[in-house]
Amino acid sequence: MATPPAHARARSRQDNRRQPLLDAAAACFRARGFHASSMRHIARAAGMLPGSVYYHFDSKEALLVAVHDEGVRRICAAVDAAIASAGHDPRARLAAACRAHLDVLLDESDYAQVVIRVLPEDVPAAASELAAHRDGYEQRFRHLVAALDLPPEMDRGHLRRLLLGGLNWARHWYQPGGDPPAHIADAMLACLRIPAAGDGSTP
Amino acid sequence: MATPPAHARARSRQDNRRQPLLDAAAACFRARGFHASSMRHIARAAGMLPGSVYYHFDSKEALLVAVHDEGVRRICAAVDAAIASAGHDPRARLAAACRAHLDVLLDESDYAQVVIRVLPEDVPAAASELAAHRDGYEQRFRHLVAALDLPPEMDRGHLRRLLLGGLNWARHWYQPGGDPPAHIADAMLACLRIPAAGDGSTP
DNA sequence: GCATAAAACGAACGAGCGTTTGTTTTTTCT
DNA sequence: AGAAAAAACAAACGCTCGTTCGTTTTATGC
Repeated sequence: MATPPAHARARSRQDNRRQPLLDAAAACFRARGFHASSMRHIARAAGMLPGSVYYHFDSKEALLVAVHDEGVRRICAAVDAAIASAGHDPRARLAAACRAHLDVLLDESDYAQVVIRVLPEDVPAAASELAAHRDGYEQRFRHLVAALDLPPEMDRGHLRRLLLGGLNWARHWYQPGGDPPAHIADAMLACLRIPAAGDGSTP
Repeated sequence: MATPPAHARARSRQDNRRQPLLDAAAACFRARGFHASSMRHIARAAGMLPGSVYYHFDSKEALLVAVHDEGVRRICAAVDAAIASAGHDPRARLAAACRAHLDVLLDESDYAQVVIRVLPEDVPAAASELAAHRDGYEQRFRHLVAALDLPPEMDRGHLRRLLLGGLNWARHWYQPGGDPPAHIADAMLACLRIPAAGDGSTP
C-alpha cells in the first residue's frame, strides 16, 4: 500500500524529521518568500526528496501555515514573558513588549520573520487563518496601549499602528552589528508622546 | 525579419500600448506580487498575447523595474508638490509630506503600492537599482526631519524610520471608506514628540 | 527475529513558467 | 497607393512547478 494520509496521522510516536523540515521551510520562506520558495528547495534544504515532504505535510500551503503558526507562537511567548516581568507601569510594560517584539523579529529564528514577510494575500486559501493569528497577537498591544495614560486628543489605535508598523518595518533596514534591537525599540518609543509614570499633563 | 530588439528602440515615435501594458503590470504586481504574477496574466490584462509583451520590454524584470520607477516618480512628485506648498514651518512641511505620501500610497494608482509590495530581494538582478531609487526618495524625509526642532535626546534617524514604517505599514490594515489617508497621517504625527513651531522645550 | 508501521525514495504526471521566433496585421509617412 | 516601420500574433522551446504513487528502506515493539 502507499503512504498513509498525512493528516490522519498527525501525532504519531515520532515524526523526527518534522522539525528539521519546518526549520528548512522557515529559512526558505524567510529568504525568498512563499512563491519563490519551491518544494524542491525546501526538501533539498531538509536533506530529502520533494515527494518525501508530503509524508509530513499535505501541501505547500500547509507547510506555510505551520511555519506561520510557529512564528506567531514564538513571538507571543517572547512578548508575554517580557510583559510578565516588567512590573506594573504601563509605559514600562509597553517598552518591554516592544523590545521583545523587535528582538525575536530581528535576531532570532526565521519563523518570526516569515510572519511579516509572507502576506496573507500570498496564500488565498489560508489567508483568513494567517490574518486571525496575527490579529490575536496584536491584541496584546491593544491592551498595552489601552493602559497608557495619554493626552485625550491622542488616538490610541493609530498610536498602536504607528508603533507596530515602525517596528515591523525595521526588517527592511536593520543590519546585524548596528544598533541592537532593544536599543532601536527604546529609541522609537522615546519618539512617542507617552508621558512617563505619574507625569500626566492633566494632573 | 523578426521583431527588432526592444531595448534598441526605446524612444520610438509611438509605443501607444506601452502605458496600458505598464498599467496592467502595475495592477498585477500590486495584487499578486512579483513571483505570483505571470507574463500571461499581465499580457491578458493588457489585452495581448504573452509574446507581444517582449516587443515593449526585454524581460519580466525590466517590466517590474519600469513599474517601480514610475511608482517612485509618482510618490516623489506628490510629496514634492506638497512640501513646496506647505510654507516654512518644518513641522507643517513634514506633515504635508506625510499626508501626500499616504495619499498616493493608499488611494491612487497601483504603481506606488508596488514600490512597497515588491521587495528588492524578490528581483536579485535589479535589487540594488530598486533600493537606490527608494533611498533617493527617503532622502527627502531625512531633510524634513533634520529641519525639525527636537529635544536633543531624540534620535532623528529612528524618528524617520518609525514614521515611514508606520505609514508604509498602513497598507496592511487600511480599507477605503474608513479614515481618509490624510487624517491617518495627521493622527500618527500627533503621536510623535514633535514640538509645534516656536514651542521648543529649550527656549 | 520478525511483523509492522514510519519515513524516505525515485520516477513520473500535467500544468504553467519566461522566453524566442518567424510571420502577419496594423499604422505611418510620403 | 505603396513602401517601411511598428505592433501584435501563433506556436512552440526547455524548464520548473506542486503533487502523486508504488516501492524500498529504516526503525520500533513483541
